[in-house]
Amino acid sequence: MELQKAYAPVFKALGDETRLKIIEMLSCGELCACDILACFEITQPTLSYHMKILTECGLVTSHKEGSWIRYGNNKELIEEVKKFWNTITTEREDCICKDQKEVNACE
Amino acid sequence: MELQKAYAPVFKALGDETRLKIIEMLSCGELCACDILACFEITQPTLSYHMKILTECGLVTSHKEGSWIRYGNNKELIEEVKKFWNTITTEREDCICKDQKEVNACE
DNA sequence: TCCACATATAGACATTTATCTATGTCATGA
DNA sequence: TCATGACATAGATAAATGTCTATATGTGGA
Repeated sequence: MELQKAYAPVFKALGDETRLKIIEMLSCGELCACDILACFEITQPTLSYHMKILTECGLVTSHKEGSWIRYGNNKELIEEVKKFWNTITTEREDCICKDQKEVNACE
Repeated sequence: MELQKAYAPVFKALGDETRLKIIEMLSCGELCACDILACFEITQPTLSYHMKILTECGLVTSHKEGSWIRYGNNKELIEEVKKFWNTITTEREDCICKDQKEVNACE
């Protein structure tokens, strides 16, 4: 399972100002790369690199539409991130810290 | 303002499995470094490095208590992260994408 | 068929990250 | 006062990151 291991790449993808802005832009609906590019002062390959990171971690989906590629947010994962953040920031009986306190057998 | 710029370092700090686990452990209450260290297979200086990243981005607080340092989660920032995530993943009238669509004057 | 456009890939490069070992600092207790 | 324990800092290093330029790929239209 190891939820932390699964979500670390998602948070890592979000750890960049440009990518946070892209997620915000896509909240209003799908956009193609050229629409997104127009909002930043980066080159097209650099944007392509950022889109790859966002799609590979699952936060953003893409599908071809003619010669354009439409990007959109993955609302399921966005919701899961919310739940995960709630989970790890709330005191729980099965928190990994309990292992350590009792039998020193964490991780 | 530039909220994305302000929050990027917070998400970057969370983009690491070890640090996600530390946040989870601290959800149950304050711990000193040695308690945390016992849960991981890393050296003490490596943990110190991770704690520095977590405290510098504001997610974790620390205060001395004798020769120990007690670390705890910053619940205000944790709540703000939640709100920020909600904000950027919800369609809004003042989304940065609107600028682009109308006057191509975004950031 | 050929050109223009949208996007991806390759390669280079400077910077940052995560980890270690060795050592420093500071508080506590004998 | 001196040793010990808790934590931080310094320095080294391999790997990852973010950016660029140059080039490739694929689609649509004249």
